[in-house]
Amino acid sequence: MNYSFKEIEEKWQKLWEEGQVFKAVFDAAKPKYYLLEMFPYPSGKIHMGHVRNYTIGDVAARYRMMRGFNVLHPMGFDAFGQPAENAAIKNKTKPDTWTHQCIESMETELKKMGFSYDWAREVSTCDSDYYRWNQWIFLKMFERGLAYKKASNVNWCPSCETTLANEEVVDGECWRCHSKVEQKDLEQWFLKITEYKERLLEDLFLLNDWPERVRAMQTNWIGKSQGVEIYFPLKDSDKVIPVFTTRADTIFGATYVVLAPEHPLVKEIIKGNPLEKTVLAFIEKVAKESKDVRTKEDVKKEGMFTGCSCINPVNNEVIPIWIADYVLMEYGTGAIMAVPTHDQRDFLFAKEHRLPMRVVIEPLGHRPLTVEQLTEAYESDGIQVNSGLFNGLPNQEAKFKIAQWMEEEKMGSIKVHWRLRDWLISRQRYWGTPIPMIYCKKCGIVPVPYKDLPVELPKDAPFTGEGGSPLSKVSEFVNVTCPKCSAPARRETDTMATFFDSSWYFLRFCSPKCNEMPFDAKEAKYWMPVDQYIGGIEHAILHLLYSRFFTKFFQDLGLICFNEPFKRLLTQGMVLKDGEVMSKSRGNIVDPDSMIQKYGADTLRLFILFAAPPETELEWDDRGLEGAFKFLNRIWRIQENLKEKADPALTRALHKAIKRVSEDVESFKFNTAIAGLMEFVNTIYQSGADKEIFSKLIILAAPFIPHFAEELWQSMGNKESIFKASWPSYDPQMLVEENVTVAVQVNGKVRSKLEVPVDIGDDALKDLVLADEKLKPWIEGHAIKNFIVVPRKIVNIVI
RNA sequence: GCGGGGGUGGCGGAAUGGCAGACGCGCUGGUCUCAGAAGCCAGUGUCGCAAGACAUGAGGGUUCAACUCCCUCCUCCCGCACCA
Repeated sequence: MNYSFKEIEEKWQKLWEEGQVFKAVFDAAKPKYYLLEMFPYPSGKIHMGHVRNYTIGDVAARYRMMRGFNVLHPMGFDAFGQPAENAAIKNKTKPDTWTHQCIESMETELKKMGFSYDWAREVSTCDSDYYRWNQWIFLKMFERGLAYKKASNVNWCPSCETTLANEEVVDGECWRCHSKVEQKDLEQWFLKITEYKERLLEDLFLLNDWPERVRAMQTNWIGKSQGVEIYFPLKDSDKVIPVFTTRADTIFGATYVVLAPEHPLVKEIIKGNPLEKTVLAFIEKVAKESKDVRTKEDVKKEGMFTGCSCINPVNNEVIPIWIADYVLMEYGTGAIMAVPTHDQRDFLFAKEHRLPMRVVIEPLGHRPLTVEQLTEAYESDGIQVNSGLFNGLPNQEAKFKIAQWMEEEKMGSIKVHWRLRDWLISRQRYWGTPIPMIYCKKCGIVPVPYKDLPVELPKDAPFTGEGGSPLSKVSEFVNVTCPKCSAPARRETDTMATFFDSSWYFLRFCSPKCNEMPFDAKEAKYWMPVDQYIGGIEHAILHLLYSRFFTKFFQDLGLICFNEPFKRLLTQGMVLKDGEVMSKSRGNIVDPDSMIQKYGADTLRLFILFAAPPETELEWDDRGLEGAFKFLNRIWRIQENLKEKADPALTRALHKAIKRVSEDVESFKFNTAIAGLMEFVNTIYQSGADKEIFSKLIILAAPFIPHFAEELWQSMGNKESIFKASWPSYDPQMLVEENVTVAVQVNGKVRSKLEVPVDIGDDALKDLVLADEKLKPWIEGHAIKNFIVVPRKIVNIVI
């Protein structure tokens, strides 16, 4: 007979809720533990990824609870965003209605998994109680010059009909819908994340408990590179072309300069020159090419001579100025010095267009190196040649010396270049936080006064699916009076990117009902930072970088006194089916709800925790799920046959299990923790357990299979929840065995095993080993060269 | 190209430099049963009747002893990238 999971799970979910077992209450006297999983977008249904993420978190939360911590384990919904608008257009409902329905059904599903959330702290970012603080934060940023409006060339998704942040463009495609991203010139709101670039980079070193991968990705994204900005004076003009390079050591080999076609200087310098028309035609042609085409590796690089020249400041050589499609305006200064001998791109381009070359670095083992010998650019280290004062120096040393020299001689200046750009947050969409700004003909851009917050999102905007923000069609929303001069004015109709919402929700959870501020400083001081954050790798840059930025901003406002929001980060692996990510389009989705129906939430949890370590990918396996179910029934049967007094030998096994499970749970090795539980169950299964041993067993199992454990706990006569019980500790004395098995090796190969007292002396052990019949054939007639004893483990005889 | 992480039975996966393959799935045999399912017991890396030999991507090295440390290489996954 299988245990009746359905009944048990429903019963405990109800009792936990009624008893407020997981309510988190501020208590400065108690050590806190803030466990957070990335909150979901309310799509309406949870998927296996959610189940895995939240189960991992739930185990850690329940374990800490039993360890006596005051645990904060909240849940909420990242509820603004485009799917709600799409659904609204399709189903002719309101985004608001659709979203709230989804939240409700998702809550129900999450509750069926038995997660230990403090539901009283639930927040939804689409509630004005929440998003008014987005507006508050935005205004604070505006006051400090960190939110600003700027006209620029921005990413535009034609299908989502909105602008996108750089972080939201992946391989030239919209991260959400995979449409090709276009470029548009628009005036948009930006957040000055670049103001924090140094701190965002430096503080990554503090995050020792983050996965190396995530730190590396953020480092890459911020993209700090040291170099020199070199000034190339134009011939016959007092203008200069600034060029950024990280390879100052190659400057003597710069034989031409290339500008990006859209570089503002180009039109200036070609004015009136015979090539003007052809150059303009080329610029126009390149302008039509997408960045994607221009930067494709296998496409031939196009370019042409501008008819103008400039001077290489280090040797006063007159060198030609070209323009080419592979030079991008976005990077550096939009101009490069070309060193064909030591840069492969320049090499190919120079060959193609028959441009001059000069070797300035020679490999140690191949000197001299001539241009004729080169079949490709020499990009490795070597010794400087043809480099004036710097001849004979190793190039790495020369790199610094040349940079310094150029700075002294005012030929350039040492500069740091950053890849990180400011964060574009305007979205031409409806379902988001209104940007609290007003445009007045007389006063210009006027922030909405704090007392007028929130700027409520009108619930009944017209939804046609046609382009343009629906908000601009709601005249009561758009038409306002200027807060400064009371003249008629217009509201901003763009909304904020939803990543704004999720950049500080972890702080809101500390005091979700706070009315005066985004969060209560005292509560935040107690609960924050998040001790353990868990979520998918897809947020390695976006959400995690933005949240770090916001945290530093709050620190600058004096609202908090820490600089990083998430102390530890765990990125859980994906759930696969047949080696592929579960997805609707592949049709390989396993619905969590149907698995709960069939086996119960505890079995689902157990399987998902046991099948792989949390960080690695997990291959879904129906039979594995059944195995987990079998294990639960096995424990159930032990309980049905409890004895008065169990074999005393089992106590040692119990203490070993306590040690193993505790250590493994502590370090998030849930798969081996469960393996340890299974081993223990196998040990006690035959001879039977008594009450003492069995209660310890179910306490150890409780974080993984909470309903099951709680039911058995209660059936043994306990009145309080098992999660109020304290986690057992082990007695190191109990782990010491009387006898141990020592493997005996001859020349590193196991030839025998001996059961010996644990505290046997080396000499006594040696005597025993030499008397062992099994070893005779191996050692007889050989001289023993060495006799190595590793106490309690191994003996190795070297002959 | 740069950065991060992998490669261990039929499968998921274990192993502070110390008995490779824990635990689970699957499989084989047995037991129970009128029969089946469930349960229970035993076995299960490869080759070999056995003794034993060989096995952690490949090849070297260090060591009494290497999945683990060092070197060379192959390969897979992820991120970034004509980044100047």
